[in-house]
Amino acid sequence: MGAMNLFTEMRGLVIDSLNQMVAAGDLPADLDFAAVAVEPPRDAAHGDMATNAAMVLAKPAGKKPRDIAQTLAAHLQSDARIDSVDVAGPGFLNLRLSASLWQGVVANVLAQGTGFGRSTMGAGQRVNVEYVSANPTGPLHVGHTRGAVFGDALASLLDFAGFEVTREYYINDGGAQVDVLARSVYLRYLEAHGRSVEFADGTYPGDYLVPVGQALKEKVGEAYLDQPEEVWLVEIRDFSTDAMMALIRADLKALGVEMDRFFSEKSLYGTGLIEAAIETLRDKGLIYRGVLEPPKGKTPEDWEPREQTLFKSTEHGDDVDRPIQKSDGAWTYFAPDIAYHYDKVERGYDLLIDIFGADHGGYVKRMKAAVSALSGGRVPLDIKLTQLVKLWKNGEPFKMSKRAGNFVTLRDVVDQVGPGVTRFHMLTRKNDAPLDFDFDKVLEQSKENPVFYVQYAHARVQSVLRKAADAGIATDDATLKAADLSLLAHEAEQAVMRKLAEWPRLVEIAARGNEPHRIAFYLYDLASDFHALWNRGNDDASLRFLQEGDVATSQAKIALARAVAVVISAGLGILGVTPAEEMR
RNA sequence: GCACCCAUAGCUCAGCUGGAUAGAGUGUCGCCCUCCGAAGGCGAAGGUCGUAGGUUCGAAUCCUACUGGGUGCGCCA
Repeated sequence: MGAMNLFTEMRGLVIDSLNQMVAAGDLPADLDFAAVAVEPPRDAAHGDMATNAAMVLAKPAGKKPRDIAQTLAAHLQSDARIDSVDVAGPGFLNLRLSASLWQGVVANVLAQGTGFGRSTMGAGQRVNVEYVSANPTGPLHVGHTRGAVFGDALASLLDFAGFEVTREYYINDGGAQVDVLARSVYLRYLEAHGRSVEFADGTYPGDYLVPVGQALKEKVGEAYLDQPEEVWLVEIRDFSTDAMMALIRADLKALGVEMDRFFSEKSLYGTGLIEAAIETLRDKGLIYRGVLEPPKGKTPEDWEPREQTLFKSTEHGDDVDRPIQKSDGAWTYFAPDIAYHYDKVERGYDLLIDIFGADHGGYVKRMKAAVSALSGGRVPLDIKLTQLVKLWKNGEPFKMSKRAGNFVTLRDVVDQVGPGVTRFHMLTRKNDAPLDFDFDKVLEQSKENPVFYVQYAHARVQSVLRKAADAGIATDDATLKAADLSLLAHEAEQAVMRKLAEWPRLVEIAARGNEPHRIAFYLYDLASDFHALWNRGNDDASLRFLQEGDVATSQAKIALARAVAVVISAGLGILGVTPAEEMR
């Protein structure tokens, strides 16, 4: 069957040839071939694949690039998989592969199904992806939605690339904001008892707390009426955060996100875990008492120098040391975060990934410093920031929400356009680029809408399969795989096969950079090539997938279409989007 | 003041951890189709990749300095 990834297979051939050249004395021994790459050429006219081997080896080998290229070309030429080799430009080798190799890709896809393209690059490595981690004080809004989609797709991508992935949500239920939540719910509780209340600044006025107040009334009756805060705060806080987490879990479920683990900040308190994490840092000489300088150019009005317990994060790349205890001795928010990440390190992950909103960018260096210090540099932490989402509707900015008051919720979005459209569109930009989300455009049925265009390609394949079944043609994968794929000789068909062959390579590139948006762009390109082939069928009937009276040719062409659908399904699966059977 | 992110076609954006003549959609212009193989097709024009240096055989990509935009900057999370 051969390697799944044609590019790595061809790179292997190039390396073998280079080794033969070493053995023959054409190249010096002990050359490092790491920089040798086999890639798709920018221009298809150059061939199927190109290698830079001659250029990167010229200097270390002390030879001219074109001389190396000529000898290497002769070696490659003798391999049956290579149709032709030519030397171009400063020393590129352009390879043209035999048609059977591309046709084999189709058979490969059909044999492996949506497992085609799975990589082993992450084999044996455990990665923890932490995302969303919204405060448990209300429903998720659009910003959270982007983080949720990005984190979830990234987790799936890493899984596809062979990593063992944990999806995790850190619940900030230990800070002052959950006290505010409790007081807000208390007001709704009073309201449920017919009292008239006012929502002062520093409370959460959103309607979503009305049912929580009602539920609290049903649970405790009149017990908290006219009682001081000391009586009810702790209990209402627990009750309310539980209610909010139930709400958030339901929001995530509506989007199709399912976490492996929810980690409570509160669970760190009173257990010695924070103290243990800080002690670990203290043992490394990274904890001290000191006074921070005020930030230059932006001195707070009420600045007073105060002695605090500080983490020497500057020793691990941060700009200033960071306080872990307030002047009254209580932990800052950073301390439990350190403990939480310490816990992740102790759980033995090989790689940690955090997804933050862009407004938390200032937090990146200190978090990386903490993980670097806690793990002794063993565990890398990659932090991805998701930029703002700007909503549009009817051609103008949209920011109203029925339930939450001043922000648009995840539910507002998912209820209107569906989880699939939401997820795909959220990945049509790099994570660190701002994103426009237009409620009208994401539902538009045209080429300029990537969601539609990709789904349409999949639906067209399904349509072909249905029609083939009507015509009595067998289209199960086992039959298609055995079809005579040498009948797929047309350039437009070859183009689709070449694109399919890029899938395993693209998965690794996307996984290496933690960049799931590349999947979305690839799917658009693949769909585009498929649509182009389909359109050719309008003018040239011999390019249609169903050839009346010619079962063998039909099955070969259907095999290609089916392979496209399989790869689209695999890609959409990573993005968390269900492929469409038809476009109605 | 400092740190981080960003700057690519008129517009919205890709650009595969340094490769060849920098791509797509949209818009503009020209031709074709009005067919359920349907929600258009083909082609053209359009770029000093923010500016100026540097590293390299080779830079949109890496380094430095600027310009312009966003985010953040002790006892909020």
